[in-house]
Amino acid sequence: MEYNFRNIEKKWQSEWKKNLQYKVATNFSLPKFYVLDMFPYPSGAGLHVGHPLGYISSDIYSRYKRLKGFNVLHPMGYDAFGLPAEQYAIDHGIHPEVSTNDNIDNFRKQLDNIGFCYDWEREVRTCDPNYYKWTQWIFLQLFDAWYNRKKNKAEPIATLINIFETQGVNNNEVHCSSTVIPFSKEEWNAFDEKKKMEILMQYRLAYCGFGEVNWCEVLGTVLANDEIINGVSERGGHPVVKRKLRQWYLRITEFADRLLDGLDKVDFSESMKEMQRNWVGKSSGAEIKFQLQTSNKNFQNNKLVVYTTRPDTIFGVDFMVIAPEHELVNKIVTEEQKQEVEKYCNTVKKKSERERMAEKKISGISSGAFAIHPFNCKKIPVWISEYVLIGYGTGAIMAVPSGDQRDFLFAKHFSIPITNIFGTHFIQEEAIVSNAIALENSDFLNGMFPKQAIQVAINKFEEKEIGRHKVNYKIHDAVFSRQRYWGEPFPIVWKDGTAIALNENQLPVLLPSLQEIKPGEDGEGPLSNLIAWKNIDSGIREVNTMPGYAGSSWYFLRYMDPKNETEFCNRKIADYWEQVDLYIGGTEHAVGHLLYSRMWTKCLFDLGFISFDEPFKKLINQGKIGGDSRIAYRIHGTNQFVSAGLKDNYKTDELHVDVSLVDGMELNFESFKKWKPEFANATFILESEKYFCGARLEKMSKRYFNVVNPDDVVDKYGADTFRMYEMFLGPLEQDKPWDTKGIEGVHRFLKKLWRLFFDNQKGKQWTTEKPTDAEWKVLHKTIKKIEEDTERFSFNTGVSAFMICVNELTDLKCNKQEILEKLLILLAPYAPHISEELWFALGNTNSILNASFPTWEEKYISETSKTYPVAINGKTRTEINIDLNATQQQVEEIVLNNELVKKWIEGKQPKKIIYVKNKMVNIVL
RNA sequence: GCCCCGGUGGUGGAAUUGGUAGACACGCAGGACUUAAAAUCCUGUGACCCGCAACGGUCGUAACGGUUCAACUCCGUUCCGGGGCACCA
Repeated sequence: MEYNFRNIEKKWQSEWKKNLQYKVATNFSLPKFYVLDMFPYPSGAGLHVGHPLGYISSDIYSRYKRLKGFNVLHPMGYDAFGLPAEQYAIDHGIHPEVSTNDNIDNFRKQLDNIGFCYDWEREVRTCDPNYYKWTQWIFLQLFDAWYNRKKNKAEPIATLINIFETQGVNNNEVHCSSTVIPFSKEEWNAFDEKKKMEILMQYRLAYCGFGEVNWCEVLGTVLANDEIINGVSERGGHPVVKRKLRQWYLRITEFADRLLDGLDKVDFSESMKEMQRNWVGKSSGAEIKFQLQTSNKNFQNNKLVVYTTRPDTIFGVDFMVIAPEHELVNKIVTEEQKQEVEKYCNTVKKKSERERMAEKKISGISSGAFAIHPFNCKKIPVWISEYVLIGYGTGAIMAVPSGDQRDFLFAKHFSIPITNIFGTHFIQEEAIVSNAIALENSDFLNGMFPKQAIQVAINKFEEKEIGRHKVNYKIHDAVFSRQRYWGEPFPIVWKDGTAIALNENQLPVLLPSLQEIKPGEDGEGPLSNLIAWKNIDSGIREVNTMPGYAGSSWYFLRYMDPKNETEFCNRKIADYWEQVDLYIGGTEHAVGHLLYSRMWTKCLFDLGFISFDEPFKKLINQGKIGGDSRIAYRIHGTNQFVSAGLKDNYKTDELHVDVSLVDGMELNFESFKKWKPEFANATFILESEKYFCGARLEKMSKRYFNVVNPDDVVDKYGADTFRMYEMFLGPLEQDKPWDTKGIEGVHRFLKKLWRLFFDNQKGKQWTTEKPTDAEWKVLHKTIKKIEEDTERFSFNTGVSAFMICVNELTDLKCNKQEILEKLLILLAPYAPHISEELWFALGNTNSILNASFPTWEEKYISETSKTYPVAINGKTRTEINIDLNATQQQVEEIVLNNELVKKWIEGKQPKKIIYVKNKMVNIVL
């Protein structure tokens, strides 16, 4: 009987499906474990071998936890709204819903092929009205909430209204929103409804406002900061410009500190935490007000407010720099400088985001105005330069050339005299950024180190009322609307310019079907073309849709209770499944998805809907699998190809060859000729009658013809081999190339395992004989190793432990049922199909999925003696078997009497003999 | 520029707490079985040196230096690769 993986895998996949083996019940009496994969965006390209890496590891872990007695939630779904489907619709005239569903079907087939244990009854699709009804519902909760800084939590807006009605607003610091002008309770009560709503809008966690947004003309929509890479759109690489537009926002800035603090409670990789910390970008310093002096007629005695993290360097200020977009530019620029300043500001504004970021040349222009130093009354020139960004801090800085490298270079470039506040440490060659150098030439700060001086300086500012301590963040409120069709509609209707939230019973607001998807007028989305849908009795519907991250910010909650029609998720059920214990996915979601879902979780927690405020307890980022491309060399200007070894003799062009046409490095040139018409008449210069390709590791991508489809691998070797091979490739979190060569080894291993049970000629091999000590030892050693490796996600060493086990059992000619049966349970998470087949062959009648993971016992593993490496002066010279209970003295005796040792110590007296039990012996001469 | 991760045979990688570097697998070489092939099995395989042989020696984990009886592992400096952040004041 041979190992016929095709039949076996098909058979068990349908059996498991038929018997609902993967159905998960919310069983409160069992300990729970929640394993989650980042759900995929169902792209038209389908899965390549890189995608399942994370899914396989989470699948193994889920199955392992189940064998360990946990009730394991391991669901899958689709992040199905998004730009590519809409773009595809525009290009090909196929409705996003149609292409999305096709793509999902295709994904599902590919996933099923690999034998995952997902409970598909819990599948969610973000584009399903039964799902996005609750996305809209959560949006309403955010709309109907504000951030209470005093209590440091989100609260229903009713509590804010209550504050307004009873106290009014006198201190914006406590109750958020810097733009609201203080009012008394009497004033509030006298405001009309529209005015009240306007004020409340400035507090809502989901709010509508005007602001500079990242507008992408080609995509016809705004983008969040995390959707822009190097100044162009993440999807498509299109240019992005700043534009002032009405948009919805999420007030994520209020959560900045909690998003930072929460990182200490979760188990994410250091680099992942670092990325999030960078994104939040918290810094501490001071805001300082400077008196201005200018001949400009528009000047209204405005003050210049700067933000600095080094207020201690106040006596080193030699000039000020404000951003070209700064509102003071026009008010302070002098007549003499006006023309030049305008010219400069215009050139800067014309540049795209990308060009400005790439700009490394120092540029700037003097405004002609001066600021007055608050302590020594020195006149400080005010400059305008693009190196100061309008979006950060106050858009203005105090420049300290002796203490900041950029300021230093700027001063040098424009020959601005530099004040030295670091004495002999500063030698006019570079700025002093160290915080271990005491200040000089700094009045009341002289002799102090920065840490102390910062505090003293801030106190002085506060005393003189010219500045204060200030914490700054890079993070901005997240744009939450898109001028697009394929997304969740907002449950908002506009009436007389006021946004009115729909009632819960009006949800879901269905996405209307649309014949042709095209942008509306004035940068509005396609929905604005649907006049009948837009205009309703109560007003005008919001025509924007929600961004891609809306649905993915809370999907992990919906899996817990996916069919609930009255709640987004039942509280009791959410209390049972709680946080995701293990989340596996790619690094590309480090700042976007993870920050948003962390924020949503905190909101839902604050508002009392769930009992935890961090969604993911542990996060693992699987590495990327790179493509191993094959290159052919065409002699320049001809249709003749030269084998890799000879290419240096010619002038050649490199062409990517489809990896399926190449065996190892050897090109099948007959198939190659048929591949594309232009190669039909190609000729070849061969080496030893073969054509060898070159190789290159790069991203797995269609355009390099290096994409390997898991379906093909599964077809050739089976899902079990595929699963184990992906794991065997290397550590989960590491990037690695896909190389099909090694897969044979894993496949051989499964065949070898099979032969422990069945002989090709003789058939059934196993016996019910009692195992020997040696056989028990092999088994228990393996149980221990597999348990340890699986627990620490070291699946590659786990696979090799199985190989060692099967090799040893083969050497021992062990076919004992007692041993083999236990081994199958260990293997079941890694290779479920073959394990189930052999499990039933042994006579079991209940699925191996419901077995219990065996426990290893010390007595089978423990040794009475060990073969110690014996080193002389640290170099291992021999091995001696010594009883484990031997004392230091006994060991010394044994070792010193050994012939080889005697030879090496040449009669010298050892200084010291180091003996570490169970490790080694070292003789120091 | 700053931060994080990494660098081990021809290849993927192992070494979990400082204790026999190179597990396991691929590849390669030789052999067995076979008329032959496939499949399977066995042996060898870091480099170098000595040798009839060895269960002989030297070197060896990017480079250099340090700590230690002992370093892939800890510390310092440098180089290289990958990722993130970035005129962020």
